[in-house]
Amino acid sequence: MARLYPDAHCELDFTSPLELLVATILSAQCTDKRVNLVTPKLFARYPSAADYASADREELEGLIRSTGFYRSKANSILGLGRKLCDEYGGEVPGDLDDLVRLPGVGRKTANVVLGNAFGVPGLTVDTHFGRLVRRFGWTEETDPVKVEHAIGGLFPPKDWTLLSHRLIWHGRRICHSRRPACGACELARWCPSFGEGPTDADAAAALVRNGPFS
DNA sequence: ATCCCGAGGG
DNA sequence: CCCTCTGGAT
Repeated sequence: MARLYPDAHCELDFTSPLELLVATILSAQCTDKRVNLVTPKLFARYPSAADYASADREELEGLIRSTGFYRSKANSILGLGRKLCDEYGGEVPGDLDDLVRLPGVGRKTANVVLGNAFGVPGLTVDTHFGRLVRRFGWTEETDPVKVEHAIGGLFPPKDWTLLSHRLIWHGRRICHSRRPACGACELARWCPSFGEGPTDADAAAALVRNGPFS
C-alpha cells in the first residue's frame, strides 16, 4: 500500500491548525471536495477564533450550508470560537485531551488535527479505517477507541498518520463498504476477506509483515 | 438508539 | 426512491 498510495495525504485545504479544525468539523458526512468549495470564503470571512466567536449565526450557516448538517456544524463552530478564546488564548491546543473537549470535536477529528497540523502521530479511525482493518483481520473490534489501540500496537507511531490516509484512500477507491472492488485490489491475495483468498490467521499478519502499509 | 439535514449514486 | 457518504452530541 506504500506502493499504491506513496503520498496519501489529507485532502482538506488549510493553512493553519484552526483552518484544519474547522474544515474537519465540516467534513462530517460530507466529501472533502465539497468542504474545499466552501472554506475559501469561510476562512476569508473568519480569519481567527475570535471571528468565529462573534460570527452572525445566520451568515455562518449560509456559508457552510452545502456541507450538510449546517445548523449543528454552525453551533459547533460558534462554540469552538468562544472556547478557544476563553480558554486557549484564541489558539488551537495541540493536545488530544484538550481538543476532544472542544464542541464538535471527537477523537477522530482531534487526531486529524494532531496528525496533519501538529505533526503528532495519530490514527484517525473513521468508518473506512474500521471497515478495512476488520476486513484485513487486524482486529475484530468495532469500538473506534479499541480499534485505535489494537492497530496502534501493530505499527510504530511514526507510521500512524500516513497509514490512516492510506487506509482511507484505499477504502474510498477500492475497498468500498457495499461492493468492494476486490478484482481491482492489489492486496486481495493477502486479504482474509477476499472471496476464495487466504482465510487463515496468517493472512492478516502477512498483510502487516509484507509491509504494503508502512 | 436517535437526531442533525445535504447531495449524489444506483 | 433508497442508500450512502472520512461524525458528533444527546
